[in-house]
Amino acid sequence: MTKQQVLEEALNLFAHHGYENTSLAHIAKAVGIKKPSLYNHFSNKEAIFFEVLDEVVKRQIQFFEQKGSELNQDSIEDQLHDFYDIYLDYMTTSTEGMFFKRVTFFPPENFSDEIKKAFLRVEDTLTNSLIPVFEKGIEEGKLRKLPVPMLTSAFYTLIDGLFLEENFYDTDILNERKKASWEIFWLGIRHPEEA
Amino acid sequence: MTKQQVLEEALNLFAHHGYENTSLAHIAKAVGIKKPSLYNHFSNKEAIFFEVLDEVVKRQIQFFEQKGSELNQDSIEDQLHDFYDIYLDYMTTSTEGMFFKRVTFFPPENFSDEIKKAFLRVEDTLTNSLIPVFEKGIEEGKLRKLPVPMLTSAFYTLIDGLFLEENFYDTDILNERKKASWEIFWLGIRHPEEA
DNA sequence: AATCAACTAACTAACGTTTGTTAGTCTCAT
DNA sequence: ATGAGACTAACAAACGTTAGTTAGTTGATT
Repeated sequence: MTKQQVLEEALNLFAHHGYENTSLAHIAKAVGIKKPSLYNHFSNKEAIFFEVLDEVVKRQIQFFEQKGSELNQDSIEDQLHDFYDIYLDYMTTSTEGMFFKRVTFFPPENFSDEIKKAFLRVEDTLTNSLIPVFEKGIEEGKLRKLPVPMLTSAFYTLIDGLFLEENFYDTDILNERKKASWEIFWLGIRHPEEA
Repeated sequence: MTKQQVLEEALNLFAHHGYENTSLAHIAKAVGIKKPSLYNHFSNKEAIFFEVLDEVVKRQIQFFEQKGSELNQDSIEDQLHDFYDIYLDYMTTSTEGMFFKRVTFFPPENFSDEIKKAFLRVEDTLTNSLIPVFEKGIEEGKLRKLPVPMLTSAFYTLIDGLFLEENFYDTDILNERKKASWEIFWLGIRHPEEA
């Protein structure tokens, strides 16, 4: 039980302050125990981090798999836009998203390899949800006949950009950016005959 | 002279390891002096940081102003694409760019306000170089008649996305992303009659 | 039912290191 | 001879970590 609390609080603190700025004292205080007691559950600070990372990857994958399967049979545009919204919202508002952002942007020196692996694992799940949507869109003549990897690539870059911008801009400007990027992206990928 | 060296080495270290992971001992060692000697030139660590930040902002602004004025009279597409390339290259390869990335993504707790100001100052310069290009493109009928703020917004988001992705992907994948994003962006903004 | 051993999970105290910072001193140009 | 800029020495605070102790629970043995 305590162990789960530690993981939860550590996730929170890592997400908001980063790994190196989160001390064991902080974590212990958040849980309500003393610093050395952490060693009853984890062998060291790194171990806490990796368990948190693992947990976050699991949650993210589960989240995206669920959302991917929930995509209803609306128009391609709606499906993509929903995905865009959901993904962005999750990444910018959830603790897991913030943690992910922190550790993928600037991995704690040393374990950047493990983190890259984790990142790519999550991205894979996402791609698998995305590919069929694009493929169907092209088949149905709703989208330009562009290579699917090109579409997913551009889609990610869009999202990554907004993901980053969420750092500097307040909600108003961010929403404007979100809208602008989406509109131009959509103009770029939709089949020109369809209008 | 020593002071300039300190600023240069601090810039380097802050760019590669971040503010909190860079100790005064590191900086002193890089310069070739002892830690307390730093206090002959700066009142404390924060002061070093802010002088570095100031210097970086100056350099970035100068760089973009120059590049903006150098844009030749090629086609709109080439002008924009050049900008895209130059900006990305600068942000991903120069020490100043890396520093900027570090401090804007995750500002050292406390002085995030100052950093935001710096970021917006640089962005302003960039926007001023960009607006006339888009305006001319629309006038000449090369681009869709979209609101210019929408174009700049989307353009930034694109670049920000790639800027971020430079963290995880090796050159090959990154170049693929770069290409994909640009192509779809261009399809989105170019005037459909022109082809 | 009572006893004892083993385990869990908390604690206090202290470790050695690193952090940013200050005080005081020496040296060398101006 | 004055001051700038280097130095050594030392500081308190915070870091991750270890050692040793104690209380509470569980299971098996008598």
